[in-house]
Amino acid sequence: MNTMPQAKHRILVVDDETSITELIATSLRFVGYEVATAFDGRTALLTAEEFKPHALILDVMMPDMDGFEVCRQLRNSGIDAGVLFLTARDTTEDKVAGLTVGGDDYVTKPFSLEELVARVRALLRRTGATPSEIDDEIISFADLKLNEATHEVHRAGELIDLSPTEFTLLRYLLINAGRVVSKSQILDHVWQYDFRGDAGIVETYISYLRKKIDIYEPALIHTVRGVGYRLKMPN
Amino acid sequence: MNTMPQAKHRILVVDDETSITELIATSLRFVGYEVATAFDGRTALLTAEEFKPHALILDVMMPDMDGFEVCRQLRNSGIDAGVLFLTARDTTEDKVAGLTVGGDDYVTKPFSLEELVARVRALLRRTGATPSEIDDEIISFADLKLNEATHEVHRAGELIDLSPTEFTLLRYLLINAGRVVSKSQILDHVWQYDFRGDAGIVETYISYLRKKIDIYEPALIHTVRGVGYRLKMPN
DNA sequence: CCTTGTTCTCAGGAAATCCTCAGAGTTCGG
DNA sequence: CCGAACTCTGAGGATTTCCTGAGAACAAGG
Repeated sequence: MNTMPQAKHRILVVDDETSITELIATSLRFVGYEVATAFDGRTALLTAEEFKPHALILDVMMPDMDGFEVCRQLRNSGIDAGVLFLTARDTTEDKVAGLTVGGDDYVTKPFSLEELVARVRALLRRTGATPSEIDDEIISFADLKLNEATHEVHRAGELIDLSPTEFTLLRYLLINAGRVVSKSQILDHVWQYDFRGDAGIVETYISYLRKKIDIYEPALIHTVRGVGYRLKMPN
Repeated sequence: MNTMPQAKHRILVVDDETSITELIATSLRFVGYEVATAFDGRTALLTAEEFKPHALILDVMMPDMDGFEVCRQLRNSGIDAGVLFLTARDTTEDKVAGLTVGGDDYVTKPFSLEELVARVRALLRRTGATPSEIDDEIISFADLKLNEATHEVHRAGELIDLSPTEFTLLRYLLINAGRVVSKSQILDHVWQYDFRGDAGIVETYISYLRKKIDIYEPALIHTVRGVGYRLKMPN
């Protein structure tokens, strides 16, 4: 992985479904964070006490205490880490409204890992917990620029309009620029974790992307037959 | 073998077909790993307890407990080794979903030993269990370079386009650079273990390779009549 | 409710790859 | 110098993989 030497931020993941905490935890560890997990509000508070996380990922729907309540108690204890809430798709708007005021954010389940990781990075950036300011919000490769903050993509100076999935896919390719990524890797990172289709859809989206960003010369998206895809400059 | 002094990593291989575990185990031992085997989930967990493997190879289809369950229980026991899953070609997509997120990976049966070993190496690299960081993802010999991450091959600075089989064959020759490898060895390592053709195909692929990499001077692929092939520099 | 954009499935066709086969070339022992 | 065994390589058909367009399903916003 080329995920640049990331500052060792500590993140506490709280959800009552262990399959979710596991998924998130391994994914975050993989990109270089230090992770602890908890499965309910009470243990979350206890763990936070000594783990001293820089950010939390909190499910809002938990048996003993909802995520907001956990958050409130945390803040009372003087812990002011940024929080990323996990909400069900049908959570009423007014519940999440007002969340983003303090730099906090929320992601609806089911989510894609790329999306989640990107949000965590953004959160750490906003809450000022990021020491190395080198990693800013623009990822670029050749004459291709992707801005995470504005969600804009430029190629050769031209603004390019991408759908959400196209954007996430491109970001994943950019993060792994040069390296070959397989279709299942792409599926696992870019698509929502509950997606139950075959990897053929990746081909379709690669095709969409090419029609938007590789109409310019030179083509940057290359297929490696039998293996996957990769971003690369011609020689 | 010249396979550079490989760190003595421990690998646990789990499959209910002993012919498979045997095949994999001998192959891994040959390249320098320490291997233990188990034929079902329960014994796998027990063995892992004291063998403390750096990586596991787990069949997903086993009588008592599927590979995912074994993996889950392992993680619960605090053992966080990387896992390489073995799946049948027709394993439903949703079963394999999510495997590649945590650095874990999977290969479909039937596989070629070269492919499997390459994946194990990559897995150990990713999960950070590799002490000597010197071994990166490039294997080279003379002016020939093969990059596993980008799947690129260069000779004399020129990029060379290889098909998957050609790539795997060249990698096998490179790993055994200097030493003679027989056609049946090549067949056993590079082709899928269920391949039922004769060794003549190796000649065909050697021919393909020569036309791509030995159009440069000096020729590196040498035939050792009656024995096999060997990569070598002229004297 | 309608429009628009997005997501996803599917299937035909194109292209790369795989493998077999056979004839030509090469080496070696006698 | 001959024949047998071994090797090389080209041709071509079978198979696999990939690309892309068309359209159904779905969601969001007016």
